Amino acid sequence: MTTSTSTPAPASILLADDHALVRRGVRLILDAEPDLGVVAEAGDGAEAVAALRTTEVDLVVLDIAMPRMTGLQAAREIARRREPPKVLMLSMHDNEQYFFESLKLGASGYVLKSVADEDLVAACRAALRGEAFVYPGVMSALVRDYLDRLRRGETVPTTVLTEREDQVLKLIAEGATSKEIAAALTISVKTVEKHRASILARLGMRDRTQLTRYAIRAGLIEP
Amino acid sequence: MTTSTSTPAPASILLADDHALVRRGVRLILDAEPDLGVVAEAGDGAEAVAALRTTEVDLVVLDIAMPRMTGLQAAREIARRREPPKVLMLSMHDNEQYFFESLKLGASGYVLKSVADEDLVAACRAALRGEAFVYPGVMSALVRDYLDRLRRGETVPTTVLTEREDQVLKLIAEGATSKEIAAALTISVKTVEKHRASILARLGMRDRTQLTRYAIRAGLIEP
DNA sequence: CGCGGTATGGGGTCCACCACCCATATGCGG
DNA sequence: CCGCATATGGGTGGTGGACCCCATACCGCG
Repeated sequence: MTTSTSTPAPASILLADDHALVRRGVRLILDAEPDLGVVAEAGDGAEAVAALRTTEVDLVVLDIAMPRMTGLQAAREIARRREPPKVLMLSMHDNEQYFFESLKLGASGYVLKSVADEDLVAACRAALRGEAFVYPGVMSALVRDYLDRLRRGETVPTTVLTEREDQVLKLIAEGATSKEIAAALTISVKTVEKHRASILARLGMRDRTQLTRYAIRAGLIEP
Repeated sequence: MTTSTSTPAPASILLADDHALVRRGVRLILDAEPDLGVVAEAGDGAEAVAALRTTEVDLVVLDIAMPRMTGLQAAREIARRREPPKVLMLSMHDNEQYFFESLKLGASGYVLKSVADEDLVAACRAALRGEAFVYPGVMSALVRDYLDRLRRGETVPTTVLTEREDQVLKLIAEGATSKEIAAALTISVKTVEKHRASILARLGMRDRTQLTRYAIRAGLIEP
């Protein structure tokens, strides 16, 4: 039942955002394009990763700030797969640090939620073609430099925090005590305290309240 | 050019959200309903208030977290008008404090961005009819009590915090220790601790990290 | 005038936080 | 292979946070 004009199958998209309303809106925008189609949704990073085990998609659109598992953590997981789909990060903030993190984790694009819908569509298409799409608003000199280095194959330092430290930081900022964090990650309280000390030292901060503000600024958690 | 079946003019809606993508999605959802129509958009609270000076609308849908002027501040301004439109708050968080603030400021409804689109439509219609719509997820015993009191015309204290407590909260959230706060306000450390305890009790929170997040949400400090 | 709320200050207790010290295992790159 | 970073776990001790007790003083309201 194909029409005479050849219509290739639209690119399949997994959409992950913790707000159903946002998912609905983005889906309406993407489904309106003939070459794009949302085939699955996820409410957090863990759901997104789980969905990929049963559903093959061409592109994953990931919100960064999500409960349980952030978009960054999900991107890390997704990049470990044999044939990873393209990944487009969707962020509330034009925070340079998480932009770098996203690129390092293999994301193909990074767009802000403040963009117009045509830009989102363009970003999806660019990501599907394998091009790096960056919303102009975040294209600073730093970013250009970073992309140049990537092209030359140089290793880029911007590690900031390790994966484990990110997890601990998120829980600290959400108000969890060391004991609760230890239980959540099934490690000892001492190890949690060690991670916290490392984070504090690396970020040059003194206590949890500053870490909380940092995590919010970085978009790691919701205010 | 009216059709034979009488179609009353759809309710006019002003939509305020700082993310163009979210505005687009919500507009698609609302415009799909024959009795609802978005006639204006705003990217922050100040724009929303300004738009109301030139455009009469039946309902204003306000995101709470917006730059320059938050949805709460905008709701306060809107309520001061002679014939204020209905106001529906759109929030990322099921935070009771926000919810109470919204009701106190005259908002007719409060829905979370995690709701489905049908719920958003239902909330808009309820607000237009003058009914209080509350997304079930935030309907706690506290909320019921509050609404009951409002119905009886009782004055509700909800000032939340005293002036002194606000000062202390601000300093706590900025990362100051009790000793530093005591020095800044020229009072004793014990008094600072007493204030902190009062704030924690009144907001139902446990520690400083939660206070930090609250202060950021309330716009008391910058992230 | 008493009563409640606010602001002030002090006492003590318990525990979490934070800063040092230490160790072992793993994996990666020069 | 050797060092370095990461992740794990432990010990020790100081400080501050969180939660009790107590009191005094002021101010406004019924």
